[in-house]
Amino acid sequence: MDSLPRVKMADVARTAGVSVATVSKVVNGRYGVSQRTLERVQEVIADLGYEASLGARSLRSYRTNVLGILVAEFEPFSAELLKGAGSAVAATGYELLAYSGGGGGSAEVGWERRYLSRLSGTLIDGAIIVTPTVIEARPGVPVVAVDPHAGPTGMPTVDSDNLAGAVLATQHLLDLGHRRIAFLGGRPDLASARLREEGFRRAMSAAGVAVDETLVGMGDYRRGAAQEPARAMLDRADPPTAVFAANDLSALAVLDVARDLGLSVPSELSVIGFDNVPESALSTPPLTTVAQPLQDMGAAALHLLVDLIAGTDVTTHRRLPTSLVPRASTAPPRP
Amino acid sequence: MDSLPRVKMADVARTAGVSVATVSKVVNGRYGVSQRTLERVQEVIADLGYEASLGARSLRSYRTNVLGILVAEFEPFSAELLKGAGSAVAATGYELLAYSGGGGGSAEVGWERRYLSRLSGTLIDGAIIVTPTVIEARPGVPVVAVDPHAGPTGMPTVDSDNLAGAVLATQHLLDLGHRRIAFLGGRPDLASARLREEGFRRAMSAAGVAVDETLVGMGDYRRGAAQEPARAMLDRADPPTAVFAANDLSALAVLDVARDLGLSVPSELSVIGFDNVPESALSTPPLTTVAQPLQDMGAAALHLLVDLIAGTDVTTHRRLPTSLVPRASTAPPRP
DNA sequence: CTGAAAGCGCTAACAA
DNA sequence: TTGTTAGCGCTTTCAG
Repeated sequence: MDSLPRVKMADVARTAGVSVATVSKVVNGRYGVSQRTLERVQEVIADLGYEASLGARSLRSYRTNVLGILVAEFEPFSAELLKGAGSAVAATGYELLAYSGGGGGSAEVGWERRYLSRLSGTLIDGAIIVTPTVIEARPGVPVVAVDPHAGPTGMPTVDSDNLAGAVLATQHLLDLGHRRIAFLGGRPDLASARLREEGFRRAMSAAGVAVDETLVGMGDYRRGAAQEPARAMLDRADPPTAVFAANDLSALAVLDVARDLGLSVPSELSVIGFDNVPESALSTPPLTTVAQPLQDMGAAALHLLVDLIAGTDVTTHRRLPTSLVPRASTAPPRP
Repeated sequence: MDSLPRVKMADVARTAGVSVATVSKVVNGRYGVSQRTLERVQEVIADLGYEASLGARSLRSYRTNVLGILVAEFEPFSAELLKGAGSAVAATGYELLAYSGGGGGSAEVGWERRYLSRLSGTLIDGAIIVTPTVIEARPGVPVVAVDPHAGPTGMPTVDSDNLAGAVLATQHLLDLGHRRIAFLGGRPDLASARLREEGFRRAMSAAGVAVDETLVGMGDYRRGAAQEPARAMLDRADPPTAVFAANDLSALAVLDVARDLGLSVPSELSVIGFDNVPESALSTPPLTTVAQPLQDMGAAALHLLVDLIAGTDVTTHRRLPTSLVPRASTAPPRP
């Protein structure tokens, strides 16, 4: 594992018997190099396996051909977006750089601003920021936000129809015959969480079913944190017959708690989630959920960003549809 | 979307009335700054929202506290590894940068070397390379390979027990009563593909069942490319009763072809895959497969890399166990 | 057509 | 304790 020093442009220049300036021209396809020199230099580059350093290059040129996708953490949700962005980037000629801090417990507020300053101005020509909570007024580069927690602001945004999706989920439970339905929400400061709760209330009200406020809990979209409110709503004398959790991770937490309490899903309790991350299909029983087209959203964000950089698009907001994915965690309530 | 120029160290210095050197010292926590100056500068940094540019910093300092994970493409397999590496990085104090070119159709050979030279020497302190085909003799930074196609070389490596896994898969089919079993392999130049084929042959031979060589096909691990060989083995007078595909994507291709041919899975044809990517659980029917602990592998690679950089570990190879995941695509053959 | 020279934003000696 | 001064590897005028 001797880490030999990298081949740098000066090495190529010396070997080829030219100046670094000439090598740079060859590398960047600039005019003003004779055919002979061109070939000679290209040969040396191939021989030595030279590749320009992204860091050094970007310091000077302000155009790197690399797009960034900034996430707080590589979890199922952002991984799906990444797959979508990754397949979309192929045709564009850009390369993709995904960046994340440790995340985990220490996901400090403001990570998006920090990462952006770290990378923008150098390194990347534009960025996709996933679920930012703090929206930067004027970033250094073109930026597209995916599912921003503060809701659409001035910044170009891609999200899905949270409201309609929540109605879909609630309607599904109502259609099955449930009336005593709990809602396990996310943090009220997040736009998507608010919209999902609103969808729940609208659908209930449209069906003429009153919402029992003691059955409305609050998680924070994380599996661990959702356990406690889930337990509070299930471990009581008059438990609900169904729970609509505001995202899949919370729904999985409900499944955990139900198992713990000896409640059988779906015969004694129906559970529905939101997101349709792959993990939702792997639970026991597989989770009924509302799909956000995560990969499409990633691809849409990437295309929007590319257009933004090229200046060919002024679209400021793309909203993709949500849809019901019935699986095995919901059923009619016991008679 | 006015992209205001980034705040740079010089701006901070000017505003605070000190030199850039002093700001640098504050940012990097060096000694030799008075309490007063320290506080003043930190205040300005907070006010202006300054964050050092990764590119510029790494150009000088050769220590960035960023680890790279290089993939040809963000697909299900690498996405799982990324999740694992992402959760493992939290405790280490490093940040994670995942890099991929367009990938897609134009996944040229040698991408790993190109990406590595692009990022190493600057930007990253070490790298995890996912399924590299060409192993670099002496990279510029510490490197760990995950599931290298050439098999363990001198480079520290993380992989799973492909041989045992393939035996498991084949045994599963044999146990169900299958005797006419096809094998849809990967490219023979890839170590994992070779090992999976060998496991298949060993299990068959141990059971005293002869391998019909006309039922051994060759894909390349991609869904599209596996369709043709799959069709060739199924669309004939004496088709197999079961297929062992060397990875999940190929197995999904077999499912595609079977549906196309009107073959019902698993009643008329059993199919088993390898990898246990999330997508394998989402197919119809859900795919029986052999699990590689993908997230654990990502985490193991990350820890190995951190130890390598710290010089506290000389482990050169971590092999994780594989296990059978029975789902609905396999069943006893029709009598 | 080619090369010398001046930076890009930052860190690290070294002086003051 | 502070500032001055060289660069890191590369791109880009601008002379030759």
